[in-house]
Amino acid sequence: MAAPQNSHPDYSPLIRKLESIFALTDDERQALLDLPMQVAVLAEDQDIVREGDRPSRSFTILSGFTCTYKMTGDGKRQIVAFCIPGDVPDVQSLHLKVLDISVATLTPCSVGFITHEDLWDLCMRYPRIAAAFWRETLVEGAIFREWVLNVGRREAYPRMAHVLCELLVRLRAVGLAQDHACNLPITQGEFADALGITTVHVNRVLQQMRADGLIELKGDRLKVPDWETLKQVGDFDPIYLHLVQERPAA
Amino acid sequence: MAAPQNSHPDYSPLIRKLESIFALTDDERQALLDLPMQVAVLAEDQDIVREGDRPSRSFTILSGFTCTYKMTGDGKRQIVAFCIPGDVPDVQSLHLKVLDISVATLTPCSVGFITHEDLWDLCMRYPRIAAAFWRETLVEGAIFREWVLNVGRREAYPRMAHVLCELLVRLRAVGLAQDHACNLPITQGEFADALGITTVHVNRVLQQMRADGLIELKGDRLKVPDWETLKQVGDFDPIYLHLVQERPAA
DNA sequence: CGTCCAGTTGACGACCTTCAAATAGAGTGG
DNA sequence: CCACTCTATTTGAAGGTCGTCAACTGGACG
Repeated sequence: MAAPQNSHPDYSPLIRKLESIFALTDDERQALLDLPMQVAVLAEDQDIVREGDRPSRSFTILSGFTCTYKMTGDGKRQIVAFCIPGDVPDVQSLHLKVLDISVATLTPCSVGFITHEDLWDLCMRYPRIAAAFWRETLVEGAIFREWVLNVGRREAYPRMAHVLCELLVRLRAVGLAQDHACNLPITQGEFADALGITTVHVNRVLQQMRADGLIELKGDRLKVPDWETLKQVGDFDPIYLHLVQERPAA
Repeated sequence: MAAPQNSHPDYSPLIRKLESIFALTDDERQALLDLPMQVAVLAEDQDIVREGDRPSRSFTILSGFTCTYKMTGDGKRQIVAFCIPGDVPDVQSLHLKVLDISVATLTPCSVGFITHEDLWDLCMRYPRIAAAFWRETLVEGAIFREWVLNVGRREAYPRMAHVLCELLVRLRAVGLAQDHACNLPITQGEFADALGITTVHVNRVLQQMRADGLIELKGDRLKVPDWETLKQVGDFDPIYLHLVQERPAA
């Protein structure tokens, strides 16, 4: 399914993310642009890496949505993170040899693979970039913690509201949301796996949220008419996302 | 409540953990021993740091048990991790200025504070130690992921079994468990907050597990008469703990 | 115009919560 | 050594959130 390409890889999502953390020097930016990256275009619902793999490279999402998930022994799936352009869902494999998660595309995606060797070399030569990657994995950890809280201690309705808030804020941070609307190519079954509930219940919750005027969700399009209320219902405080200088919504 | 001390701080839990990752050089070990550390002895049920804090130092647990937790807006608590000697529950604060979690003692504890300045300096001078800390935060992230799966997709009974398995394996890795028994100073209310269920239900589950001969749990003492079955019931595979060269159980 | 998949709906049941109260165990003071 | 207190644990009954099962609808696509 992969269609490897090497012409003009577009580093902008990753570079944009790093620049939101600290101002890159010209040297650092050039080093990132010089980073050998193999671009692949993937269809939706494809595994990019699988639990148990021992990858020799990591990848960054250039466009499209992916999710990180795990399976129980009896075949139930839990999505533990939604990944969006600029993310590097398996940086961990740089230090941890065996993957404890799988990553799958939710939409057609273009991803850029970078060998651990090149990535390691980059980190050694540019400690500030290494620190930024480290920081990113820490933010990822903070999001996992919030998800444990969300799944463990919030009921389905606020739990869904919380995840919607998180997605909207994260998408806004990478320029993929306008005001309080965004494309959200996530099926109800995928929400179910992320929230730890069933598709049927996701459906009921979403309908209730529509009836309550909290969201307008049709096809891939999400609009949030009343952001403040959604935040409140979802008990959402974006601090855990550790966004540096988020642009205030219009 | 804190009784600061500076005589003979015992770095062994932290050093032992780092040595389980890679062999320290004499230089590296000495640098760790030279690290200024302020030791504090804390009573049980004390917050060490709190969500929203902007700490100027991190701490490592020298002895005792702590937990990392978060609260919902309506006051429900979720424990997102149990921390044991050798852990550094808030290394993240080295990169993320505002804490998104609180850390509390579960037992009387002795903890060692290290300023971010000293820690940062150590990381800059000894990149392998920096990498080891980074690695540790990645393992922490892997554990959070497993907890999302555990809370999201396993019922109370296997969920409890899974957490017990994790605790026993982690304690064994730092020498705090013999065979299949260990001290486990965790109340049922604390288990409830970790599993995302109620104290009442924890109690029922534990009794069922005792009746099924899976565990012997009395006071602070846990014995596991049938490790294989407990592992199987808890759907537990220790890969996500990324232990390097775990000592096989006797 | 048939197929396929996401979304939707209803009835029923299970897991777990809530509320309330009883019991046990550890530590304290008389 | 025996109350007394405080907390952790235990137990029972009733109810709610959510799961299961099964069927149906609707839009996209060829």
